Amino acid sequence: MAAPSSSDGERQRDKDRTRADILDVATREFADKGYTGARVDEIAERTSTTKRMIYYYFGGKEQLYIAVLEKAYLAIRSLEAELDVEHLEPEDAIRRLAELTFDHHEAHPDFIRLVSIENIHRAEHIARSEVLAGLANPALDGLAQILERGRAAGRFRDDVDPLDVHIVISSFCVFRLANRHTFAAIFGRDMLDPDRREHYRRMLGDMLIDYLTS
Amino acid sequence: MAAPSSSDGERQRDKDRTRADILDVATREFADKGYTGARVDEIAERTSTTKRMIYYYFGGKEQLYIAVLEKAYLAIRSLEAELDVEHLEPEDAIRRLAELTFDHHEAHPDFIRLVSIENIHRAEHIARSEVLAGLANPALDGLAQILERGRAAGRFRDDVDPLDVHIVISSFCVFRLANRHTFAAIFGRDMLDPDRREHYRRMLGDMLIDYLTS
DNA sequence: CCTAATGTACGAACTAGTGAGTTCACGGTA
DNA sequence: TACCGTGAACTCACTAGTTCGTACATTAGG
Repeated sequence: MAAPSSSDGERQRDKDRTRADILDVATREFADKGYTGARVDEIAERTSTTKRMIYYYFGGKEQLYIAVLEKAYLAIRSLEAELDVEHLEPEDAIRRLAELTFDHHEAHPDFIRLVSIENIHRAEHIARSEVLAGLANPALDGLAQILERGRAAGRFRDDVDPLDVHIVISSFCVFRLANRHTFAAIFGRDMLDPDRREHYRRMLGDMLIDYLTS
Repeated sequence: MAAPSSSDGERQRDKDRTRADILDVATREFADKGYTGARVDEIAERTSTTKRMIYYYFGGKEQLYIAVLEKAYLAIRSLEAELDVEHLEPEDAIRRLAELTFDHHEAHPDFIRLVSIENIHRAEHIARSEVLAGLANPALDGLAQILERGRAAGRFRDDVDPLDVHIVISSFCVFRLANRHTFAAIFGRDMLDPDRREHYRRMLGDMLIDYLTS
């Protein structure tokens, strides 16, 4: 069903498999070394195929990088889309949303690195991608509803919009990963230390609730 | 007093001036393109001297980059050292500290970019720098005192340490600059829009106080 | 005139990208 | 069923252009 030409899963010539293989290796290489630091030859070598195939399927280094970005962003978006907090009290819903971001970022350091790298390049590649340029965030609608319910119940302040809350959540969760190394080098504390994980996870939720209900 | 060999300011051969010139140009180039993306020839060209001098004074690309990092970090540290909040109420002192960081980061986007870049490289260059490896943060001591005063007065919660507060402040202020481009590309909002600046500045202070006094 | 400082030209290694040819699966056809 | 044409998938070797770093010559200043 899935495979185009029946048989088993070890075909020698398999368009989808080759593309996916390249994309996987490229994701790691770009996240590891940055766009400029990544080497096409290096990607090719770690692939089960050759450099020529990268150009055959993706066109070039930049298009490959954009494909990597697209896959990474679409993955997190589909995960957010599964968020279901309508049955929760506004406070709990906010906490759940924050924890989802907290957990996801911690589980996907490569995504965070790609975002950092893309910001160094002033998001020029995202702008060049048709699929990413205007990609809406499904979690944002859910967040808007939560805030609305909280406000309606007279429990949440009314001068905060969904994007502001998103900034607070993201900034905390992203910083913990993105700036982990300089922070550890300067302050000697590993923000990803498992012993402090719960502290930070609860701290973010507390902070949001304290602010929203003040 | 300042100039080592009296005379006027336009000597042909001036060790300090040449070094400072190179360092300035290099800071912009590295912050702009990243370590791997930066080009030694490009730096040399924008300097009033030649590439040979870069190698003569700094030794190589990496050492030049480390020198850039050292200068950038020392600059912010000396600024933090000027912070004087002992005469303020704990709440106001926290706000003042947060606003200092908020303002400084906004005024020094190159520093934020260098930090992002250095994190992509897992802080390996900071680790290699003797001056940066164990650089203490003077603002942290001040922050510890503020928290202590707040706790003593029974107004601040007691399960937060100075570094935690620093993380909250930094994450918000850094995110606003570091992730400005992908955020704008995806959500269509410029976090540096002057019209929203005061909102965010106050929001950070409110958030900290609400959390600390909850 | 001696040394620190500076300019010029060059080279070895690397790097993205390509030209040209090969293999394989498959459907039509004699 | 044996053969063949076809195009997609793939391999290999190569090139044009960079990029860091340096050997060597030169100049300014004390």
